[in-house]
Amino acid sequence: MAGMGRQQIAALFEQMSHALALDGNDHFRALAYEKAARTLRGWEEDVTQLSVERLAELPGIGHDLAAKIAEGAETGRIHACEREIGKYPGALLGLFEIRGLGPKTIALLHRRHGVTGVDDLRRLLASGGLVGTPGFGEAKIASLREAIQSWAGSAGRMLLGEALPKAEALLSELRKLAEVEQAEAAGSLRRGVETVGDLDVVVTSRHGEGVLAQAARLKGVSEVLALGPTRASLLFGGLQVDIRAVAAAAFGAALLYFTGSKAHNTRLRGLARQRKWKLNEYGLFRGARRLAGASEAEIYRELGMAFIPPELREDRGEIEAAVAGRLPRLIAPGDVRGDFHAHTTYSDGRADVAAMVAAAEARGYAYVGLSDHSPSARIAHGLEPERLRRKQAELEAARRTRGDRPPRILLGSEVDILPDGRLDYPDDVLAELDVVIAAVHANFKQSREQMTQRLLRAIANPYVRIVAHPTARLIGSRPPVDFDLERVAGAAAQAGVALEVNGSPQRLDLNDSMARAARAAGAWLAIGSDAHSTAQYDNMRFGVIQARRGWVEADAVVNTWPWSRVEQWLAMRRQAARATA
DNA sequence: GCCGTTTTCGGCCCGACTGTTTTCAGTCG
Repeated sequence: MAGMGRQQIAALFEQMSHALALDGNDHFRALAYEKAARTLRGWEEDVTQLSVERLAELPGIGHDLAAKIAEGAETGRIHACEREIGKYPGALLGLFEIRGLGPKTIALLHRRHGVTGVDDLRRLLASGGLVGTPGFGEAKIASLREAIQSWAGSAGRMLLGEALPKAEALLSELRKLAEVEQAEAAGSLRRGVETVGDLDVVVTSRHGEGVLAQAARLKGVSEVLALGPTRASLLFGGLQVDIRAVAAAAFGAALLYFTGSKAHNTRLRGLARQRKWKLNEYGLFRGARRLAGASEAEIYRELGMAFIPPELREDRGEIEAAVAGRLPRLIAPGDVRGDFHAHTTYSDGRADVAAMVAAAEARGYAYVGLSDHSPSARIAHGLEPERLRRKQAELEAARRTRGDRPPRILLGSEVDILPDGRLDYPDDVLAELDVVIAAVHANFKQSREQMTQRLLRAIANPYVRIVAHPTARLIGSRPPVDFDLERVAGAAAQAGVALEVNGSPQRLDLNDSMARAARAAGAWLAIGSDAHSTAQYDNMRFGVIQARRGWVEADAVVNTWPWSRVEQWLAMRRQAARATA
């Protein structure tokens, strides 16, 4: 039997945690499994390849769980977990996903009413069998009905690119309320995590309770899940939103606390405790005296470290770096001077050349690469050489009429990397292009070695300047292809080829940790919007956020460079190719 | 089951909200 993957093991640990919680005797053991599952879900490397010793070094994983992970990775099963989980009917543990149901209630439903899953619970509610059960009043039964409905209709996490505009819409409404002083998003959204489960918002006001009540009545709020003097929990645009109202003096502390990550905050609290201080969502305290709290910056300062940008707060070394004054100077949206990866109506873009150029000019870009697909991409209407020449002529004409007005217009192509690593255009066509972006668009299921060779061969082509969305993943629908990132990034570094951080919300590829690893191997990066319309140039923003999460500095990203440097980079190996030819 | 300049044993976040409770249990984040 095949071994289990990291996410599978995490899911089994979560089930195990629920099973132990139902038992009710060993709360902390249940917590330990939950914590280990969280670690597995968030870990960047493929932990299933690690030795038991290395596994036991991961946070929340000791020798016992390390051995269980190894067992699952090797044999595809973890017997102890299966035994514990097997004590309960298959669907019972699924009830934990329903809002408002926890171990105590589920155990009661099981014991008293023989409920074995959601279907039983639905029947029980329908028949009125719950009435009279201690602890189940009318309101509770009604909220349980609603929770089941919303569980059935929820699809889990939302893409950052989808959630961010919703968050900004809500923030702008909140800021319009007369008694709101400040309103900021916190949580995983503020850290730039690729998908968000819910949205955390912190507001300051002298009348928090009133503000929250107003927030609950805002347009777009479809349901009020909870409403108290300091916290409101709402459904807004399909997103669960938790709003906390705090005093201005605690704004920074609350923002820090609710931005997380949990691991980051735990470390910070540990540092505070070493000094006999206390850090919580209300501030940093020495005894009863508040040392800091109004802003995050002053809390970090009091703790003796530089301000840590939210995207880095994952306990991946940022605290040590901040203490040592060695945080990276992260790339910012304003550093970007151009975009090499945009499509036009020549292939599958929705806007024509003129519109895409005008929109790039409006963004203040110094250069833009209009990079349509190559012939293999049939569905995307890839350009055979004949149409490529027509596009070239149109770009020529545009350059003539525009003269020196930026942006510089580059004839690009997103060229398919064929299964054997050859490119979809012959070299004489590639030689005509200003920028060649190579990308895998089919045959995703090759072995790790095959895929690695495929990418290495593409990188070895002297015309290739960028490898786009290297893993080809689509978040939630297509898993990443498997290849040896270290070797590929190493070869890219040698060849001066940039690996892309694709900003399309469902791609974000390379992702944060892979971008960091690619930089560690010395490769340059290119952040591409992969725009298929003028509006989608905005995807650049999501790419920049992922790069920031990957500790990337501006200078490592080719499209932050001034044109003069870009020009040299584009010509670099082309000249070498010509010389040898 | 994890973890350690509070500890190798005895802790493990705890405050807010809801609902049914008349003083608190369960859930959530």
